[in-house]
Amino acid sequence: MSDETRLGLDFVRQWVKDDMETGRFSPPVVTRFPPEPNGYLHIGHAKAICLDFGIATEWGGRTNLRFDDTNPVKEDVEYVDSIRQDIQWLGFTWEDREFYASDYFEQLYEWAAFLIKEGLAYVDEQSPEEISQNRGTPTLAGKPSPFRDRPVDINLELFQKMKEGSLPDGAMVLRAKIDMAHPNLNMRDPVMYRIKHAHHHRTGDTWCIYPMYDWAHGQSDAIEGVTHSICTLEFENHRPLYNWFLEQLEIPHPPRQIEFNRLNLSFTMMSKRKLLDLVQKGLVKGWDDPRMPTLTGIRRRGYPPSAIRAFVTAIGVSKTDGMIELSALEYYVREELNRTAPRVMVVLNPLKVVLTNWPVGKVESLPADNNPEDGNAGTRTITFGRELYIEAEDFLEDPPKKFFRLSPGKEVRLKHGYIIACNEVVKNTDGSIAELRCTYDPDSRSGEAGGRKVKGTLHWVHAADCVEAEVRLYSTLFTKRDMGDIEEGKDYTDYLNPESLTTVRALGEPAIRQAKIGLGYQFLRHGYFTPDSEHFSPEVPVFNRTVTLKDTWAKIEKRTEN
RNA sequence: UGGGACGUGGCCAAGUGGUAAGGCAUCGGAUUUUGAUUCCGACAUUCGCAGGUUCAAUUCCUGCCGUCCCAGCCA
Repeated sequence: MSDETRLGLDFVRQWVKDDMETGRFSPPVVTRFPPEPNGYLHIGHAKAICLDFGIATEWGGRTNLRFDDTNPVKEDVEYVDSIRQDIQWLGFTWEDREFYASDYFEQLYEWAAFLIKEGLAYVDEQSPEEISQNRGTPTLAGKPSPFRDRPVDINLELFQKMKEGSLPDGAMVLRAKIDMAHPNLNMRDPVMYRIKHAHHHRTGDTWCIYPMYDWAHGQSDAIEGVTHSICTLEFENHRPLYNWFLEQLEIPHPPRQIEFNRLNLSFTMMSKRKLLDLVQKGLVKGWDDPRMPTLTGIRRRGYPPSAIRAFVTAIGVSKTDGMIELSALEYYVREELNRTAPRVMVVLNPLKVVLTNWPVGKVESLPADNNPEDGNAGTRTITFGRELYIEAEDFLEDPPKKFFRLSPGKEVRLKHGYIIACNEVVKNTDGSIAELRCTYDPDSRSGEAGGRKVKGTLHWVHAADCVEAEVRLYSTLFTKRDMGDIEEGKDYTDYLNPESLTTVRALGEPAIRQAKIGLGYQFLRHGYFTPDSEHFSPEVPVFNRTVTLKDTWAKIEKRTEN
């Protein structure tokens, strides 16, 4: 192979390529995405999904969806439904290849019996505590179980008995007979089966013994003809065991496990356990809370799947355990939405403006382009009149230098409308600003040839027809950049951001009533927003802020403060 | 004091013996009826550190340092 073809491939893709070129495997390339149905998928899983499905597609191969349902006490159908939906939303399909580790329980059982007959597995009657105790430590070899060397026929008999159901949970386990002094703890006679009298969401009460991950995973891969079993770094220590089982069973073209770095994102955490905890403690409103890193949360937040895919491609794959800045994700979300999101004007914090030289009762229609980035997006009509609302932050009585928004005696353009000048500030008795009295320049209508230029352009809404909307503004759920590095004595809830959600009553142009769930809209000069999938209606528009626009002015302001 | 893996700019990440791609971020500047977008430009004499081999090392060798993972009948 030439050097050029090597360039740019991440190491996983490179290894797959090498395997196919050296003939370690013959086509097709088969991968699998193996979620445990015990929680919702998050953006870290999106990286794995893009890799698993992406690589197979690149080789004209296929990817199986296989639920790793070997622990009935933690798993539930609620999760399998959400997982299916999330993968599809991300844009991938497994066609009819939806499998379950539990589909293979019978085969696994037979293979286990085979290993017993080969003298490679035994039934252990030690208590869980004893097993743990006798496993040793990283620096101390383990002690062999007193049951380690019992005869094959007794093992077979006991294993049968484990399966039959007369034994209580924990009474005995089946263990692989490898090496109690192995430096890799996973090789110290790992447990293959445990007794659990639990109802399984698929196999019901057929089984009371369930295979452990290590015993089920590689064999399931083998059964499905998987060539490349791609998983995250923490399974590196399991690879010797993965290979050991395959070898003892003499699987002809054993699948190859490849481990890559999982995604860590700043200001968020991916621990399924903690995500569950957030939901159960009511610290967020559910798995689909727009602040959650779950795919369902992100979807409700308005992140387009194409942006997630672009992001995953951009961050790459390696074996370095690092952390990606949130800003990188947000960049790809903005990039997609900038191209596709219709523009609309919404004032989040209204300040009334009266145009004193505009005739009372006169209303003028103005054309407004829907998306300057998209020539096919067309225009809509908005209305303009005597009373308007602008953003309160766009007016300052005593402006700093380079503030090219509105202030007394200054003028700005109202987007798609006219240039106005501020003449008078009307105040309430408490000194706060009640409204602005301004004049408009009749010769400055938007688009008119020879129009004057002013430095600032503001968004606004017409008081006569604007509609009220609830807008939910989100920021990071946590205040700490590295949520994997929590101080002694603290726990992740100590870093919850009290300002992760603020809700405002906003005023928008009438078009926001027609917003479609699942689509993104740019609220001019604010950011990208999407109708809330649960609460939005044309009568009561509710929007979630997906991401803000980049805000250079805010940056400058912040800099001068410090 | 064991084993496995990883250390390239603030964050990712190519490159793996011939003199440091790219993206995000940051900082300038141009354009702009979104302080957005777009566009130009700047941003590692250096690849965890120290030695060694070589005409030449981020790439090879040795030693050291740092980080992550492993002692579930979880996955």
